[in-house]
Amino acid sequence: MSYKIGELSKLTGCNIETLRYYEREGLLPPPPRGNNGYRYYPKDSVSRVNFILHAKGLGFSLTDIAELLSIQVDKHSATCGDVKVIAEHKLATIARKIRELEKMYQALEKVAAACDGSSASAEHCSILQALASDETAWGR
Amino acid sequence: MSYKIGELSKLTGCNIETLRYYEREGLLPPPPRGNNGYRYYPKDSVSRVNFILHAKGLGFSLTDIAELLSIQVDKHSATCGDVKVIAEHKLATIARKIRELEKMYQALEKVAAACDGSSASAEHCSILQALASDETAWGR
DNA sequence: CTTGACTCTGAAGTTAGCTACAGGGTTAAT
DNA sequence: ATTAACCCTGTAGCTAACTTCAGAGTCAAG
Repeated sequence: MSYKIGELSKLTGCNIETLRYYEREGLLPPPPRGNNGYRYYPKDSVSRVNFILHAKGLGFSLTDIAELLSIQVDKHSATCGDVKVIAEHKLATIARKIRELEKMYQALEKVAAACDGSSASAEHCSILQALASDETAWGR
Repeated sequence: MSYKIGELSKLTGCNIETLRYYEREGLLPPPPRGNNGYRYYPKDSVSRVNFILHAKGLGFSLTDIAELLSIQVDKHSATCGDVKVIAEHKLATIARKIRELEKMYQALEKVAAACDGSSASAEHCSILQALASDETAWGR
């Protein structure tokens, strides 16, 4: 079984034109074509497209995403060391993003808390001030 | 003390033109001007700019960021409820991003591990396959 | 007091990432 | 066998987020 482009589009929420664009950009492997010239996508294309969409929302560029998707280890790979270098670099990037989001989360939580119950609070508070009161704040 | 635009640019790594652009777009409040017309930024502009740059790297649009920065609680605010609604919505977005990054991290860790020591491993592994073996994977 | 590095505004140009045609063939249900 | 809903390619257009440029004023070291 396989999906036509419109089906893949509906399953992923990704526009048809965008799917063809991703193929041109090398993010989606060119799927097999029928005699009619139609693209027939294997089922696992759904996860691949979803991965692309999620990664985009996390601030990765299409180039980054192509690199993430290119990371593969198999028994025939002669470039195991290279793969490991790339993977570890990406791991560090992801870890940094997680830490930054956690800082943002805590700061925003603090702002929201200032809003709670005690609206009599005389505190003036913004996400930036909440971050500033943290020794791990952004910038100086 | 205050910074001229070139100093702020160097301290943050943000291009001068981009700083003026952020001002036009309402992300940076218009700083006080000297008699010469120069912008003189207060010291805390550095954290504000850094916040913008970091948030951008985490997949927030400039519009999102403006909204994040607009979230403020103070004793004179008549819109405490509104602030709370926006803040909680952003908190949910951030929490979702953290979860997605953690999934990506674990999947990529798995790929990197397949590379370790036992290069005799017959496993073929990519970040997508590592995600697929997880019940919380992206897509189906 | 000049010269090189800085700043200003306003407008035009660029890049990434889509998105929308135009013009034509295919499929499937009535 | 018609017709609405698909699919194809190629090209052009769009938005967000910068970036560059032209033309002119300002500052600071020697």
